[in-house]
Amino acid sequence: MQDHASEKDFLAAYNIHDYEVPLTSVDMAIFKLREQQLEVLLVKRSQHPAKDTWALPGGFIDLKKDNVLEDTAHRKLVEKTGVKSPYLEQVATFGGKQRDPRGWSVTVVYFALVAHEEIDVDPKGAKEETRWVPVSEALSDYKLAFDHNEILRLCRERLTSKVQYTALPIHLLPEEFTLTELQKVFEVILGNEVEKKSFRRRILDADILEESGAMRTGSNRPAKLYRLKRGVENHFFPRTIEGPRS
Amino acid sequence: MQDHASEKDFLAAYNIHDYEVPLTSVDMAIFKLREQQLEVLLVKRSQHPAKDTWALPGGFIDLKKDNVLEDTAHRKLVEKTGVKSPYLEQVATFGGKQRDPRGWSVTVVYFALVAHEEIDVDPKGAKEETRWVPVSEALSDYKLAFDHNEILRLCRERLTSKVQYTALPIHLLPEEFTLTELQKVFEVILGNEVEKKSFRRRILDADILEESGAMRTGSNRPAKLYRLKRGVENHFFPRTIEGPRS
DNA sequence: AATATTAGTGGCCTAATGCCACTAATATTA
DNA sequence: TAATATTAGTGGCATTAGGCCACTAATATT
Repeated sequence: MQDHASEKDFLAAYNIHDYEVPLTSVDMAIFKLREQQLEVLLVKRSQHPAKDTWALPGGFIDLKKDNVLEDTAHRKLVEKTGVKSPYLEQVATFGGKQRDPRGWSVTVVYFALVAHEEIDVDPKGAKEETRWVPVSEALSDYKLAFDHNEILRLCRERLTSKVQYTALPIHLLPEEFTLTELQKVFEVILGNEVEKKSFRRRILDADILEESGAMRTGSNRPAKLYRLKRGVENHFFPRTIEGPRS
Repeated sequence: MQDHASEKDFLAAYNIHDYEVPLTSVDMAIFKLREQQLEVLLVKRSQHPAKDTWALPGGFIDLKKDNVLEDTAHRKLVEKTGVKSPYLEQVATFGGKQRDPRGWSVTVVYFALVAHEEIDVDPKGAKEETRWVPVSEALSDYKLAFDHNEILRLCRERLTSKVQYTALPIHLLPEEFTLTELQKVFEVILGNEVEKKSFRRRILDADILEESGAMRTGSNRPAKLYRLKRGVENHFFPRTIEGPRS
């Protein structure tokens, strides 16, 4: 390409295919909680490369439909789960010469938290075989496509790390939940027990929940139901959860 | 493209230019400290688009030279500053239809911390006009190219946020430094004063520094010089710095 | 020798959390 | 109907990292 006098001329003559560019995609770890286990959604690849192997859901940016990167992630998420208002967070971007046999590739990684109860078991966009797998199992027993094991490991790490000082796990529960239910979620992700009183104080003092008014009943004392206060997306605590002192 | 029997066939027939892909690049905020101010490196663009306007340094991935994304960032950093062992951290990835007039574009953003003393004022790779600008000034007085104001704002935010609970600012100092010097760096980035005793306890108890043996002398009591312990890249404190209680 | 200046410490206060035993409310069971 | 089991929820003291501030220490300068 030669020099151009104005930006207008430059853009008119510009053709992206004159340059070597990497292949850029979006991948995501979609987490949910089921029976006291953290599970992640895997997809069996129906196309080459890595055909027939399990992978994290993802795909290419649709240059027409997607206005910003997050749209791509959101689109994929809805395709796979049908969840309308997920928690979505960008984790990191992986890029390199070796990670995809097609050549230099870049993938922007998101993680999503969805409530088990809000998942559409057969969403519209479902074309490939999918499967929910406990995260530890996905990491130890599955040889995922490309560098997806590494990517998943980082997503899990980011999640556990943020659980130490934020109220993220709320997004793994349906709109209304009891404090004990929330505590259980923290315990599952952290992998250790949490002291009841400390936990309740921590959450309640943060002033991010409101009572829904209803109660959860069972074969014992009923529990208050809470929901996230309007406008509270996420909360950062001044200290990390400390766990048992022993 | 049609169906292929094997991955080998698939790859042989694969051509990235059959698809519409975004333009992918790397941009970075390189921070240093000078005269009690946090400064960022800006580059005057010598090429279209946005020719002659100030921007964060960055560029395209060199599919031949760069093996992974971080290589691109590292290459750019050395080109601009000549610093050999910077602190480099991926911040986020921006992507969208509108941010670059050439079309859908993605940029992976890094921030780097370098010691003022270790900067090569005229590094080999220097081709464009560059300038160190106080960050607040860059954000308020400069209309940077593309969405670089927004990017810089996020980098600054990430930096200040991490200073609350990590020992990051160490990387803005040369190898040996006094505790008071380090405290000053924290104060500059946080924008408020830090209590001396609390600060020293926090840093020293973290067990990440070792005495170099030497002292910094001046017209008053000499101060011990410290350096980062080998193998300590970064440290996370269990609590955030609290600042004045008033 | 006195003074100014910055380095570094002792010791008490505060706040968020850990810990654990207690009370409360419900369904179930005898 | 009363006792029991079970889970919800609280009271209150201990612990720990950090805030606060006054003190001592070591040097160059006056």
